[in-house]
Amino acid sequence: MSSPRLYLIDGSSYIYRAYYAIRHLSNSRGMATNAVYGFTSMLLKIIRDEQPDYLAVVFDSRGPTFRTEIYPEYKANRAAMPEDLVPQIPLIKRVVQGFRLAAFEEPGYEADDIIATLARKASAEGLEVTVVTGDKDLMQIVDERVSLLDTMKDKRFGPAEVGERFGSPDKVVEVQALAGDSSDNVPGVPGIGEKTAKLLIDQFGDLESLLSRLDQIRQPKRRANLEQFADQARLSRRLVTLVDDLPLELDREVLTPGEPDREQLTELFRECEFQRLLDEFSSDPQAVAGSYRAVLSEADFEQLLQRLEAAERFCFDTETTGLDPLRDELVGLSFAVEAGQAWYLPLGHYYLGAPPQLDRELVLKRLAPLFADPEKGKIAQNAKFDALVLHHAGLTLEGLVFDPMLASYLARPAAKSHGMDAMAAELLGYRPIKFEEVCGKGKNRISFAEVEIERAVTYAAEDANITLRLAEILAPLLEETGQEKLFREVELPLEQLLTRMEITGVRIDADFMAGLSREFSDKLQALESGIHQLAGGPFNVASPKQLGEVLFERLKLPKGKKTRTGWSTDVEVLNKLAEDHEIARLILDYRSLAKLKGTYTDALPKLIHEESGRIHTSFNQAVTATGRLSSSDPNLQNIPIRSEEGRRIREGFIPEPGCLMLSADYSQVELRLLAHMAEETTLKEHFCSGEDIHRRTAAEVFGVFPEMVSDEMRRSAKAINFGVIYGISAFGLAKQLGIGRKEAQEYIDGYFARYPKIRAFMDKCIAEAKEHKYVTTLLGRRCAVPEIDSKNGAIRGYAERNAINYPVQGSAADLIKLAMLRVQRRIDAEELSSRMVLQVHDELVFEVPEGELEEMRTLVKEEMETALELDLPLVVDVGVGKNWREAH
DNA sequence: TCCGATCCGTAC
DNA sequence: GACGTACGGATCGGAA
Repeated sequence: MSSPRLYLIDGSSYIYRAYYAIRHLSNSRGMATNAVYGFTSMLLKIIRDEQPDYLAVVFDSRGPTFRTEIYPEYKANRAAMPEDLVPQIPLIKRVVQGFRLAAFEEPGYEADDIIATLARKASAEGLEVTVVTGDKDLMQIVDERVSLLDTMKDKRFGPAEVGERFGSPDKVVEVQALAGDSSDNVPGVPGIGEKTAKLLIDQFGDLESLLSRLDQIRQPKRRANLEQFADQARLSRRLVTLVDDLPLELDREVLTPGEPDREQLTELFRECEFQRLLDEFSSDPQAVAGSYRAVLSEADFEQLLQRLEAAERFCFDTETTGLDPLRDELVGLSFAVEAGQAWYLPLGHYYLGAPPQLDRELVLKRLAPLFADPEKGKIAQNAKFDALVLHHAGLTLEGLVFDPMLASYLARPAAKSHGMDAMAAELLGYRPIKFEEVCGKGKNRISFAEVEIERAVTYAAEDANITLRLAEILAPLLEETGQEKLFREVELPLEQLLTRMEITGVRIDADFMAGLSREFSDKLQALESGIHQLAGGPFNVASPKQLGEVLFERLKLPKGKKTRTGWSTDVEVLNKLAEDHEIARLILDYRSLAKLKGTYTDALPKLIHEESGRIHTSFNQAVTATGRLSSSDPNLQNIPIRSEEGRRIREGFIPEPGCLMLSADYSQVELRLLAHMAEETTLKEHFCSGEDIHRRTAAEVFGVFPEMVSDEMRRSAKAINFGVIYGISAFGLAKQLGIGRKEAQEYIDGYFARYPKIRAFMDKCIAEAKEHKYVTTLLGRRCAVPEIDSKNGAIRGYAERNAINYPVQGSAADLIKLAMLRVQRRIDAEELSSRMVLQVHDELVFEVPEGELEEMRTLVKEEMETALELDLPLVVDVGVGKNWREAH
């Protein structure tokens, strides 16, 4: 039988190795976790691969050691521990604790001394010792029973391997005494490296013998050095010699790995958001799960109603036949009042052998007053979806008090997803049943209505339960991050307003769109045949690949920039080619018309709702990095306006008969916010005076009177003004303006000379990002900038530009959200029937009955302009017309 | 047949 | 590589 095996892990050495091996890893709050993760993985690998009988992790102690006492320069060349590693050390110690492993640390000594002591004792007791380290200093303790293991290089060092390098393990210190160790700042003897040292020790046996027989050294220079630095060599020997007689017990019970403390590990891994590790070591998945029951009988339903009526608030979730809440049908509802208990109320399951379900109309009628009661708090994940489903089922949702998705969006801006599954994994360490596991995927996908009720309960009731638990975890996070007010006063009410807007939708003139499509179609055909003719044969113009082949191979036109897979055919390249080549001009026209037709005039009419006759976009409130909304299905925030052809599409956005479209947009909102936030007096004054801001900027940058500013100068100034908001570079500006980089740099320098506070503001933003890994907006919203410390210059540059852009763009998002709420409140208070239909970042669009026009004009302008009080005026331009184009 | 990657282009 | 934020259509190639 082989001897029991003891593994001694050089914790300190592995912490550094883990830190550098895994460069980027942090949790959603921006806390660095790379070393923790790397260390844990390494630890688990050793435990699994080696299955030690005994194990200990050994750490360096903080503060001075006896070595620094005898030689203050010892390790003095070491750089300080990286800033983001420092806070990971206590976490790593918690990992060791959590796995119930022995840990050693000894004031005044290094990990190596402890290892040497333990190894010697263990070896004496007949244990087989493996020292897990990447450090060669430990080679001196190798013997027949003690070896080193470098898991990262997967290399083991026994007496043979050490002998090869140093002669034998007991010669290691002799060699190092002469050669020194640059990484520990051990001096050794000048002019003698490891090779020479080994030769000398081979010859003389040890340091003292060598020093006593220096006359036998032939090389005068070497002899002189050895004479002169003899004491330094002796000192070096003391420094590298490990202490192996510390007063430590070798207690086999302590060294036996225990059962992991799952609770402690769960807490730790949750904090670090290590999903894989959580899955493996979380304390008890059952603790998250709960008892779920189906509501199938009258009695069950009455009981549920009683609980809901008695509760101050409840959590609910809807199940439907699909993801289109205004078209798909309600299949069931789940509820949770307290964590760990949930009900599923099936209403529309439809499969062979389905049990009778409660009468849908009756049930909904009983539930309606609860959902509509603003005093009865409701919690729901992505509540807008459920509110729309309820609306479609004839119910109104009021009294929304919490939405984990929105809370997470604010409190954990760095999180990859604010979806329920991801949050459950990261915040609860729990993996809920996936929708796919219930309904299948691909062609096997069935509707939720076809899912057996028994199975549906486990999925649906779980969702309500998890949502409630997430709310409990996220609510304090909102407080901690100072965003509770933003959540309660802005995001949550906004979600209800967005629900209203989505329900309202916007009217589209389908015939008009069809007419445009026809017109575009004809032009496209003509363009296509022209292009084919010039190309000398047919090909798919819409295929960048084929187009590239035609332009650059068949026609041998000059190539521009590259894409990852070939030569670019984008608008910039084509514009250049268009100077000399008709085909490029045709392609440009083709491209823009194909875009308009495919993306807008063909696509939009298809999305008209059968009943309302309108388009109901989806406003997403938790996707952007800055707090802006986004719009999808369809995206109504990128309807063309810049080109004449494109603008015509807006003529198809029309009001109901008797109404007009009213559009109100903030003028220069981001630049104004920048001036305010940077407290840039000059820029603020320019806005206060009400003059043309780009003209004024041009006057400043080019040093002329405003009336002397040429169109060219104004155009440049405009580009700079925009560039500043985006974190400009000379390269970018040069490209934008088609000028030299040097000239662009001069413009930028001129700009910052005239507006010095802007520069200071940018620096402040980057500093804030570096300190917190996020930046903040006027309302205290946090925007994550996780890669601000990246070692990769390009990535870091990107993060720095974000750090500048986010506060400005995010504050603009804050502002218009406030404005939306204020305007809607006024509309409601004045009992107007005007309806807010669209938000496009700095613009609000309303459908206004003719009789309310004048009131709305002033109301909207007033509320928008006073939504925030800044050091400079906010200006809103209001337009009205019989379609969106005219209103603009 | 579906899905994802790629390229391109629309908005603010 | 190089000026921020989104969404989506068409193509294309690989997987089911």
